[in-house]
Amino acid sequence: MQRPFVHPAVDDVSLESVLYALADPTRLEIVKRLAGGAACGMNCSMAAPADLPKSTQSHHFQVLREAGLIRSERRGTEVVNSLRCSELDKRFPGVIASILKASDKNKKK
Amino acid sequence: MQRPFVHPAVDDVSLESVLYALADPTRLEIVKRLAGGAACGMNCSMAAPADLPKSTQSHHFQVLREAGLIRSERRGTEVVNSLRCSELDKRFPGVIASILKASDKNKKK
DNA sequence: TTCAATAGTTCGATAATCTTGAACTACCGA
DNA sequence: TCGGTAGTTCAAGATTATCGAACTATTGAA
Repeated sequence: MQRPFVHPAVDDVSLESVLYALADPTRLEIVKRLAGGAACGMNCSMAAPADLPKSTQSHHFQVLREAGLIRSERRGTEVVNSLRCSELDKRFPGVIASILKASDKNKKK
Repeated sequence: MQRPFVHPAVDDVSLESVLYALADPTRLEIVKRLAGGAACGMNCSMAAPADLPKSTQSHHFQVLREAGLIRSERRGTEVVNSLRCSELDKRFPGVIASILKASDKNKKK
């Protein structure tokens, strides 16, 4: 048996850690994909930019998990990740939603 | 004459850079204070945590400026900083407002 | 005009953090 | 039990942050 994932309680999630997690282009992209579709594993074509090394992906998912943004569950050999949308929206109303909406028009720079 | 400040056009501001700038506790605090009161200089008691070294403060204001969050203007010997609220809200509707609101209930960690 | 004080910037070195290849663990199916 | 797949951990090199010290600009007074 593998070590289980640790998820912070929603009340222990800090705004800074959420913003920090979302400030990285790769992690923002992951969150956008998770928000669009259903939960999916790390290697799922929808989850993360494909050309990124596994260890880097693993690290980014860990940051997202520890920031309280995603929930990870083992399903056999893979890990299924899902966005903790509704919990987060209760704690920080509108924050995730407005960021996700804004991330669409974020073409320049 | 001192080198003038460079501010990005609002359309060149990226969501990542905004989130990155706000992910730091010191910078979030600065933005909160600027949002609360009027524009003020770096050494203004309202602007930044007082115990922080000048060079570090200067760095944080630079990050905020380059991220497009604040506008800085020289007034004689001091620099007056102000939040680019309305511009940013046009580009990323609700993002700054919801973050500022959320930052109040952000007690735990 | 000269001088001291104030406000902030720049530089450089140390400290902390991120990225990634390599090795490893866990689980599934044949 | 063996091979393949999915993901984690470790360690080292590359980035980035922090902060003291030296510097620049501006103001106000003598």
